[in-house]
Amino acid sequence: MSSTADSNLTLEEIARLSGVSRSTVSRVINRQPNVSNNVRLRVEAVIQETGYQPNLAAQTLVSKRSWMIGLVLPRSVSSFFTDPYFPRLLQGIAQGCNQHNYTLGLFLVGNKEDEEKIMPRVSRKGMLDGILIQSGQVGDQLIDRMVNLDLPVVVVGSPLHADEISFIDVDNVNGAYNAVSHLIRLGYQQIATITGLPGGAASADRLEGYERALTERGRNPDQSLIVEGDFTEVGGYYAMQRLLPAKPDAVFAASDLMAIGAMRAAREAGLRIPEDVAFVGYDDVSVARYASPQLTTIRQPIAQFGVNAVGILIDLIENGIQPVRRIIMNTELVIRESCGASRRR
Amino acid sequence: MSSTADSNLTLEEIARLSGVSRSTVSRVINRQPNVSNNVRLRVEAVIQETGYQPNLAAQTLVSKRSWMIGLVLPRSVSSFFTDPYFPRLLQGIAQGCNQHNYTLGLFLVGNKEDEEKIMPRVSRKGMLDGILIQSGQVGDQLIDRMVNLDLPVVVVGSPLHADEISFIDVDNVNGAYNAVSHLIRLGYQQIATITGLPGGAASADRLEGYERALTERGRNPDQSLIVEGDFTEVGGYYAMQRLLPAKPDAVFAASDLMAIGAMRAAREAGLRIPEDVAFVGYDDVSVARYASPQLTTIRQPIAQFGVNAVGILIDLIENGIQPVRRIIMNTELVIRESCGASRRR
DNA sequence: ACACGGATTGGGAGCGCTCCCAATCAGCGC
DNA sequence: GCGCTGATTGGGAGCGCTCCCAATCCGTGT
Repeated sequence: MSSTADSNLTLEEIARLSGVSRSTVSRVINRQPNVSNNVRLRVEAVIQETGYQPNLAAQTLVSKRSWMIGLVLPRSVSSFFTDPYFPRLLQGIAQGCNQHNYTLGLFLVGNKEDEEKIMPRVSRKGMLDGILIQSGQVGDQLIDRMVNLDLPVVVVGSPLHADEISFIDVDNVNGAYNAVSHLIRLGYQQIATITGLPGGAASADRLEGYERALTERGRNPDQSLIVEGDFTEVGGYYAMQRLLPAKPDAVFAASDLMAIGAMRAAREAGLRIPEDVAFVGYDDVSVARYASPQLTTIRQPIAQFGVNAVGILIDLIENGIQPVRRIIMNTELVIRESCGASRRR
Repeated sequence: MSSTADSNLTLEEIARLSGVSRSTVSRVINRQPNVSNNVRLRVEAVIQETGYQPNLAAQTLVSKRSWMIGLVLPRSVSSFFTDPYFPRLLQGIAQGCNQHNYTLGLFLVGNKEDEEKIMPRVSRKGMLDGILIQSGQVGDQLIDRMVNLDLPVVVVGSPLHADEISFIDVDNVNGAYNAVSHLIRLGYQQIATITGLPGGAASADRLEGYERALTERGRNPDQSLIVEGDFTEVGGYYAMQRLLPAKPDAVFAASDLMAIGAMRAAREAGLRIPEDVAFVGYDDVSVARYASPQLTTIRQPIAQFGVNAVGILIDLIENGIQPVRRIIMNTELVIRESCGASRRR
């Protein structure tokens, strides 16, 4: 019958109401041992009745723990507004926070000034217990600045710089490798790729996977079959137009959105999919399943990725300094229509 | 030359270093008057040198202000993962927070258990100064629970229930009215609509705008021309399939994503756009411009919407109790290709 | 009945800050 | 030169909690 969180309850007040001392109430709340059973029950009843919750600021002040972690999205993560990847990631991270009873602070860096406003806020004592930072582009100094903050940090996606940082990533090289290998197995000869925004770890890794799959089969990656995209639908569209003269019979795009844009360009050029040109995407965002033809793609466990990122960070926070953690999650090839597998089998 | 935020600086320490008292340093930091100029400069120099920042928890404990606001996304906001609206909104909100030097806490409610975990976290004393909550579906009790928390609350989107709540919304009725009026002016006769997820304020308002535009011109909204969607691309696709038998010559979809899905269905049915059937969407998310044909739509100032929402909330926080604030922002008709305006003119 | 040990309990100190009030200072007019 | 005023400055108290240590309690063995 918790009456709606009454005015100014304090530990002392609860102690008075249950006829014990401040210390004892504190012990009950923090589930410490050495409290006799009937005292514990009495105090818990009062807490229940009053709807008392300890003041967070007071707890943080003395314990030096805020039970809050920050998610930093650097300015160079420009695809935040277009890529369905981020909402999913956010979901996973929020879920992880809920599981562990932490609060999530969101630090979205829009421009250089934001960066200067956010840094002091993030580093403020009594604010955060740890930081999750999304890996950005080469040249973005933000990760390095965050790492020097003497707070636990986990990078989401491969860090491009320092080696001493914990991170979690999906196996981009292997994912791309599997996508391209699949196309090779299906007999395609002119396999092109549309890369992600250059300068990002994911882009580089997926390109590497593409190249490795080809060279391992004794093929030489042909530069005219490699064009730059930017992870967006439009980027994929224009990239495909540039690719058309090279007459690829299959395209591996480093994101689903780009694959969809590329398919649009191909269709406009009068090509049939997958008969004239096959496509494989990357991410398995929801539109992949509803594209026409349905998009063959590499599924990333994005939400789980977020949950795990939080898990690692909290482990770092609660169990102190330990070896740098590096977690690589696996991907999965999802075969649908756009690669032409059903026809070629 | 701020050496990287040294170990355990406190007010007292800064006072010692600059040869004044704790109180004086506090005055300098909080820009209070009655500090002589040279003392102020001396203290500021020390702060600069040491990179001192006041402990947030300590400030919060005594001042009862955390400079943090929470954004709550109720469980019933299921389109969070598919609708590009949310990243933009988040951007605006984050920007507003940066402007005012507030921190943004994100509370993403995934399921019923999340709700129970989040409520106590949000209501915790010493945690938040105010709450921004996204309007959800009819029957979602979360807004009411938040409002009873004796924290300032601003609802983003119309609240479906109580009248005593401040909110900010875009003028959905008028936006839809303008979209449909535009189609009427172009001479279309069978104007259909695909609604948003039923039970949401935005869905209801846009439907109202549709109906009002028709009735004002003496037309009777025909129930067979009104089908339910769910704000998603796929939802629009299926809705259009159900609409096809009624042979609409124009369709107003309550979101761009649904419009795009609906166009896909129309194309698959062999219809030309806009010759056989015209489309108008809602939102003006980035894909609208890149759809083919380019989508005529109602532009919502989403990011600005977020900025304003934060502005109102902080005004409420800092300037105490004042009349309930109700802000309605205007929309703008963006004419592109899918409505056939250029052909019909 | 009494000493003894461990289990419980209470209260003081202190986390780092703001606020209040009293103390000190400077500048002015006479 | 002295009192007066207003501008500066310093220090105590206290925000609500945790942690530590000392005090008290209880059950046991003898």
